[in-house]
Amino acid sequence: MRKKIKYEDDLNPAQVEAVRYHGSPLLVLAGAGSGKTRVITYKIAFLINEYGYDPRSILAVTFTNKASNEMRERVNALVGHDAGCWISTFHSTAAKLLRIYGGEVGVDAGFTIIDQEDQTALVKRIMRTRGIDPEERKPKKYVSLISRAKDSLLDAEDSERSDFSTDPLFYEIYKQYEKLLETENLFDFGDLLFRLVRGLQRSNTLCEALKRRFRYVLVDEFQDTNHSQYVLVSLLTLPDGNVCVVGDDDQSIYGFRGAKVENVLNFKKDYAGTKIVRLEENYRSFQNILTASSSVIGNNPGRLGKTLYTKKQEGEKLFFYRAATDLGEAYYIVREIERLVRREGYRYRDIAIFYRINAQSRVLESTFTQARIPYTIVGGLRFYEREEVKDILSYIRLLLNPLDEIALGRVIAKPPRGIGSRTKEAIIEATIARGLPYYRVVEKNVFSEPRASRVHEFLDFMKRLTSLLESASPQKLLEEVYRETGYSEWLKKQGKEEKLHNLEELYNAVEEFTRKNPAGTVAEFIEEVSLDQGSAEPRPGDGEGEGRTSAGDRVFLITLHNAKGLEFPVVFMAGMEEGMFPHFLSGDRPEDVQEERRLCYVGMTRAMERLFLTAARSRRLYGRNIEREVSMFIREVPPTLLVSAEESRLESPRFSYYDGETGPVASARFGQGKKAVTGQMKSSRPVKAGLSLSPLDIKVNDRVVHASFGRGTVREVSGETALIAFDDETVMKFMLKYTPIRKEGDDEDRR
DNA sequence: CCGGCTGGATCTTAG
DNA sequence: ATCCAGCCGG
Repeated sequence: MRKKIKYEDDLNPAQVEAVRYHGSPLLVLAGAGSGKTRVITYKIAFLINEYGYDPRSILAVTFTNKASNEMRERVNALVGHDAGCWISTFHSTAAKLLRIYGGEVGVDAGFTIIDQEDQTALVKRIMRTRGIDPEERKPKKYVSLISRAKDSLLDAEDSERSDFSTDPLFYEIYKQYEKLLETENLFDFGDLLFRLVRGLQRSNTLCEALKRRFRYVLVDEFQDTNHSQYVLVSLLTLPDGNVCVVGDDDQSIYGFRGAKVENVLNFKKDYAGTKIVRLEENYRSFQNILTASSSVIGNNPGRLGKTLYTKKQEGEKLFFYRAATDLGEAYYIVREIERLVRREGYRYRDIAIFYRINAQSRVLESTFTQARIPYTIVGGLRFYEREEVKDILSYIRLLLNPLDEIALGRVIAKPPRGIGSRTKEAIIEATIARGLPYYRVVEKNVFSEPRASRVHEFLDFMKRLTSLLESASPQKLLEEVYRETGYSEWLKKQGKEEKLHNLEELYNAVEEFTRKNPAGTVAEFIEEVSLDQGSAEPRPGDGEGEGRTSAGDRVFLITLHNAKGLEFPVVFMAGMEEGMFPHFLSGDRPEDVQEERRLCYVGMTRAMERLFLTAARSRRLYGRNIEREVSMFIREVPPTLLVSAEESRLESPRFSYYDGETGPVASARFGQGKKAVTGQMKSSRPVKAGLSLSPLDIKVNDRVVHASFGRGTVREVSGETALIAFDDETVMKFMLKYTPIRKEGDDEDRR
């Protein structure tokens, strides 16, 4: 059964050291692309195979379900069978432990997990009932403050004592919020960790029991842990110190949700005898990309500091393109993608476009659709956050927990059933005031007709559904919810095909769940989806599947945050503008800018072979055109590693590659036969950009050839720059010094 | 009670 | 551009 693993062959010396090390706490500082996941998985295998750990006594925590699934698969593949380690996210680890042991520390294991939208609804209600104007004081702000307080292990009283906020209203709202959650047995995300940690702090018995259960703990992405997560790990691993944390202070990008880079720095203070191993060989990126990203991150002070190196080739320079508008930026990306795919042998799926905010995907999506470039959006609006899906889940939540006033408020008048806001409020208020299930409240509330019969109709079908909870399969229950509540019918009547389709998807998800857990209950299904907010399904982005591309061959559109942990041969980072990135709302304190810079670093280090940075001089945002300067991060890339071009302000780009009917149409640029323009095939060394031009002899009206843009005519020359009109009517201004351009007819100019 | 309309404000990242 | 709250006619 045991598989022989050749640690020395599969790993470099630093990795081997990290894998073998045992005996004191271990901190692995793993640079980008240095084989971090590999180390963790091999280490788990090593603990089992060489140190004789019972796999079930190993706890490995990650931040995303995706990461933990991947880790589990890789561990199981390594050891050759389902090892049975506890590999999970922080949040589901906490939830599972609370369900099992909650009783010992006064937690009712039947709690329902609420998300941010629910939290906001609750805070809004609190503000409304207290007559606080939701205009001046933003509910979202309070939700965020409450979450941060919980991350810091502060309840309402604690936070008041410690002057957590300067806003006295915050404490009132927090207290009220807590009271509501308590009576309704609702847990927000922060509660999962908060309540578990509190429980462990209060019950030494439980703490000891868990320590016996988990003999070795590993934490991935340690730089993203918040205070409560750090304390949880401490409680489980101090003073024995059977712990390995892996992280990279340069990739800490979740400060806004409470992550503290300092946890990495504090680790060796809190854990006596900590061994530190640095993984500094990067296996991902070409030299130029690595150098450029190191240079950018080098502007952050107070880093632990790693010196990444690679044995890979230099690769091409980074390319920076500043378009006149966001649309021009999208066109440019399309042109480059087409070129990379047709001429450099890349596939669509080798290419990813990163952006800072989700709103940026719009213009990219529509441009890609026009250009018939197949794409997939990673992340975005999550499946379980969609209105109709959440409505249905709320019905089920309410069946499971009749005190769940948030779910009640969501569904009681949806679809419309003659219950208006007054009736709705009356029921909810009474539910809250008395802490009774909604149906009991209604019994005691005498409504006059016709309200009474409407309400009773609601109660009747809810009662029927409740009776199915025990007896029916999850699928059956779901079907009945669709039917009894009239939800499907309502959608159908309105012709909401998309939403109906999503309900089908939900049904499939339940089926899938029961297939995997034959004895699974609806409650367990709800728990699973609450914790795995799952990603959006891939949206079809190609021109209605003409079969041009295989299903999986699509470019990826991803936010920078979602890009963490991924890698792509070709990366475009769009929106490299001041205000956009660094984003103006992220704040302008130095530490805010530093976090944005780390985000930039994360993005750049995802690229393996080619990295394009793009910006728009003017961008349409919220119906306004905003002019923006080039991002400071662009200036932080060594100029010698960056080829820059700027779209002319004078002429807007014309999009000439497609006729919209028959698919791609050869453009002037691409119509010159293979290898016409440059020798830049994949993996061959690029034209030495800086050398190919003697800045010199370029005059107005000269015919020139550009490595990427093809042939064109020089329109203007001024000092270091030249304005060139390409044959496809793109007009761009170049810094001659950095531009891979030469005169037409010069050597190597094949036809 | 419902749904459509208007006008005003928005305005990040995410488990 | 899009979302949401509040208003109004059916």
